[in-house]
Amino acid sequence: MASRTDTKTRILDAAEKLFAERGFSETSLRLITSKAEVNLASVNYHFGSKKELIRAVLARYLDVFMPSAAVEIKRIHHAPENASLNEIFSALIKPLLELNKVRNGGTIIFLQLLGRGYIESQGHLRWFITTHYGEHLATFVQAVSASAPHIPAAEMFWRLHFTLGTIVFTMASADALNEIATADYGEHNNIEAIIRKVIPY
Amino acid sequence: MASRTDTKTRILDAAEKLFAERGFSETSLRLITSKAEVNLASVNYHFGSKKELIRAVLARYLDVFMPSAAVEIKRIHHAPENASLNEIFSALIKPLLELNKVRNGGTIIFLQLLGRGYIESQGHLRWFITTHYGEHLATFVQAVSASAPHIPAAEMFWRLHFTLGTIVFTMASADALNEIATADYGEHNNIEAIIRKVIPY
DNA sequence: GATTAATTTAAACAGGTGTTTAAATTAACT
DNA sequence: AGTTAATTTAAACACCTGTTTAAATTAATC
Repeated sequence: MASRTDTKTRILDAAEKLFAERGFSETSLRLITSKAEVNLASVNYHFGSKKELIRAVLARYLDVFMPSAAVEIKRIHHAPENASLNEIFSALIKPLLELNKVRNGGTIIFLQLLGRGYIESQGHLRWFITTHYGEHLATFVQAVSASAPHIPAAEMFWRLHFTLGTIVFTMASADALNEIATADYGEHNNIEAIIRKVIPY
Repeated sequence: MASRTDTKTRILDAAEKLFAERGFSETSLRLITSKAEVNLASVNYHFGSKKELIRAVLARYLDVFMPSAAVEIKRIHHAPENASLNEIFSALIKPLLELNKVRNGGTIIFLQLLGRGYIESQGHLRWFITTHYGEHLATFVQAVSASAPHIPAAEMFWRLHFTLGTIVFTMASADALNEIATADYGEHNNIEAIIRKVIPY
């Protein structure tokens, strides 16, 4: 049993790192298994297919983030009856940073993975998220629409998209960013600083 | 000679459409040539390789956009000696919209292509752009840094990245967007409205 | 019209992809 | 210890990728 979960997590650890920095379809199973030092066929043995591996990689984070985010949103939504959009998004920071306990740099990896999934619009991912975490997503959507009932749905839709897109894009392109940024100034990626820098939008 | 340029533009037209909506590496030459109704080998005959085809697709727009953008920036930069960042970005709108004359929906296609190139960080594209349009890029960078000399370079770097990232991301994911948006409200993509909506940032 | 050059075509190439198979190995259980 | 189940392994599968080749076709030139 020790070896079973061992190779399984070895695959997940190697896969999430490569998925985050190169995207899903740009990452081959052979690259994953060689980095994880496991046999190629073990991916299909433990996960069934590459798509299911992708979902398993995201599930490790979503299982932690989604319930925690829902709790935070319900909390601020109950106390001040109508929370501002800013408060809602700020409430997501804590659950996001908690992902660093799951793994070193877990927050940024999770956001990068989300960005990749957002860009490489694979239908199976959206389906997976909405069917498995739809309940928690609903509380978020509800809080947002309640926070500003005077703003037309279309306008709110675009704002949400820009906000989410900016965050997720920034994270997804973080690697290419650092490549340029290190030439400009020596500072490395201060994750929390980045997040707090984007929130004001 | 009629057939030569004909198949060449047939390939370019089919390629740019597919590249914009599925990304570069997700679009196979076989898909391009079948949509263009030309032979598979004609891509390598006319362009040499897939990478050179990608560059040729972007060059059709960059050759129009870059000089026009440089002219606009120089114009506002000369009259009011130090233009604001807002003015600089607003100056790019006209050159962007002029791309619609090149092709129907040319503006959004160009931005989508830029976004794809930004995300699929292929080194050859950055090299191609900086070596072929470095002169025009320099005037843009110069105008931006002159517009706000009090802002530290690092801060400016992040702001530029967020701005560019948001625009480019929005365009790159425009297809996935419309898929969701049409369910919410019937309106279609009003390109100029979208651009003007992002500029304020 | 004959000759040369430019283009198109079908076929094959070499390499990479996810997935499957069946045998070998390891672990678990009675 | 013996037997069954779980896992690992190497090899092959079928398919897709960009690219090349050499022959067939079309266009241009003398």
